[in-house]
Amino acid sequence: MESVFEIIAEPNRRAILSLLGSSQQSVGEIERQLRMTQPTVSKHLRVLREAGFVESTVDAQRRLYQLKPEPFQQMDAWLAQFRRFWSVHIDALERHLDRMDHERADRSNQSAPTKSKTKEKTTRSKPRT
Amino acid sequence: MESVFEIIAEPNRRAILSLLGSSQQSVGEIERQLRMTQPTVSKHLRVLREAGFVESTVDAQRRLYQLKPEPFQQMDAWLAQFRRFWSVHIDALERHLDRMDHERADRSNQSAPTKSKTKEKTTRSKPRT
DNA sequence: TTTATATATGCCTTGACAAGTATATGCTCA
DNA sequence: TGAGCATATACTTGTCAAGGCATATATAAA
Repeated sequence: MESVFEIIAEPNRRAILSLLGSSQQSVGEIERQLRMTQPTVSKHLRVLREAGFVESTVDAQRRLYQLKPEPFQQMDAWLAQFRRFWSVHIDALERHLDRMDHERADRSNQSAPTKSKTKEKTTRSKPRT
Repeated sequence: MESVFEIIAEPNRRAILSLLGSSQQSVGEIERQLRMTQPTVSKHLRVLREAGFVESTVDAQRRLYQLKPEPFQQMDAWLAQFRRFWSVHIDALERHLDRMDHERADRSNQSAPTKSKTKEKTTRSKPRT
């Protein structure tokens, strides 16, 4: 269980991640919303935490879990090598990017100075062989 | 073993996919390049085929395997819900788009997951704060 | 203190799956 | 036809991880 891919292979973990995607949650909240037993939730959270998918902050007796970006970036990077296979959807991707430009970037988490500028119209050459 | 995520959890399968990413290959070619036994390759290919990641065409006694896009799209779609967490990464994505437009000519990827190279260039509008 | 609440962890069982070995199927050519 | 190559499948075994249950730890409240 080292790779990010093995981590997200587990459906319950994906559910937890999706849940945390909307906002941070305590263990108990996850437990109730996903209807899993508390030890199960805690164990999955441990795996996710050790893999860098989430981090927790202490709030009295509770622990609030929230997402961390790095592993997602990793997955995206791996996926990138195959992107040319669904060129049809490049446009969708592009639309997504534009949307991100307009839509906010609510947390300026990472450092990395983003210099950017809207690109406007990709002209792609040929699909695939 | 139903979800695409479980399929790619296996390192050898990811290696096969990466290999097929460069061009279609026969079972024997995969076997030699990845140094796996023939039954192992065949079994993984069966899993990949049944999950829609690859398809095969017959060439005499050989079977040539090549990628199919749908499962990758699925993964990308799932990943999309988390994209706002690494807005920093937009540039890399954009670079990728540009690269696709230019068409590529490089290959040479191994079994190991690709590490994201953070070069810089690109121009795209900056996220507002 | 004691009790209640929230979360983590340890042990155990069970099931899934990957790989090895052997064998079957299928195609080509002499 | 048979021999040889290419690929698929069957069967077995070992490993590992997910979940259940019990319990430990930690904080809060009474």
